[in-house]
Amino acid sequence: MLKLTRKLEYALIALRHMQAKGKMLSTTKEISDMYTIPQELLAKTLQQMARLEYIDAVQGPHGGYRIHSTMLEISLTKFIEDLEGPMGMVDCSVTSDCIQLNNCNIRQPINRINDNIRSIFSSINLSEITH
Amino acid sequence: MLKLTRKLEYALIALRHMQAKGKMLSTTKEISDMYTIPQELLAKTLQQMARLEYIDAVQGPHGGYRIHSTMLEISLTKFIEDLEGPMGMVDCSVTSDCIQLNNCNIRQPINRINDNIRSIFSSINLSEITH
DNA sequence: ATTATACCCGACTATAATAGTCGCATATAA
DNA sequence: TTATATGCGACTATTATAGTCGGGTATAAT
Repeated sequence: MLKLTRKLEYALIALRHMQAKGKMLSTTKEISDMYTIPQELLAKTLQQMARLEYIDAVQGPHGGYRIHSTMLEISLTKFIEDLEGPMGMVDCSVTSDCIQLNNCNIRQPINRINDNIRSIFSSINLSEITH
Repeated sequence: MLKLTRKLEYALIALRHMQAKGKMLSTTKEISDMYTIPQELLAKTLQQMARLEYIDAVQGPHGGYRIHSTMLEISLTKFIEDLEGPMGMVDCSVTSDCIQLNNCNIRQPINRINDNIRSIFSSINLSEITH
């Protein structure tokens, strides 16, 4: 309940690490060693972030990743949903193939809470985590 | 990410149903039929809520459950944690056997967000969902 | 050119959490 | 004494997350 996935944890740790290094490059190995993260898993996450243009990738020896400067102003909501897909406290706020729906008696109150949380996450900037 | 478990969903649906019925009794079957919830699963959840004294149980034929009046003022945080155990965005806010800990560079910012969410959930009253 | 390093990518397996089932027991009204 | 309802623990199934593996491509340095 309410827990970040490891992927998100690793992504945030990596971003913060890169943030601290400015324009310098960081390799997957460097980060996975430093924070004891399974290298292959971190690699996939970094690749995904590169595809999403949160970070820039430089290939070849002496290559690595660096944080993409303009990503700092992105909201936590967008970041989480970019990496993990839509979030919502209940599925009906995401899809709508629930057998309940009309019968459901908690949809409205839950959706109100959901909106509350979303607005918190939306007001938090990724840079507030990466510093 | 950020999703209620079915158990919590079922619990809230049941509570709201009982709330609407005031002092009248509701049976597991009645609720599971009405909202298409697996009966045995709902039964376990209702039993748990009875143990926790969110609801009163009346055994025997014509028995059932009714909402325990004083539970209305309980916070969503307490309710969720009573049913599902401690919540926290990261494990280190709950246990502390993380291989990182000292090395971890996102603990503080994440814990700040965590506190934010907790305080939202704490300010929401169970009665706001059950009406 | 060749080699070593580092990113790229999809498919696979393992693990853990959640969801759901089953069998049997107890309470009690009719 | 029977039917109905809760009480409870152990079991299985399903799904989501976590992690692994075996390939590939780009490129700097020798």
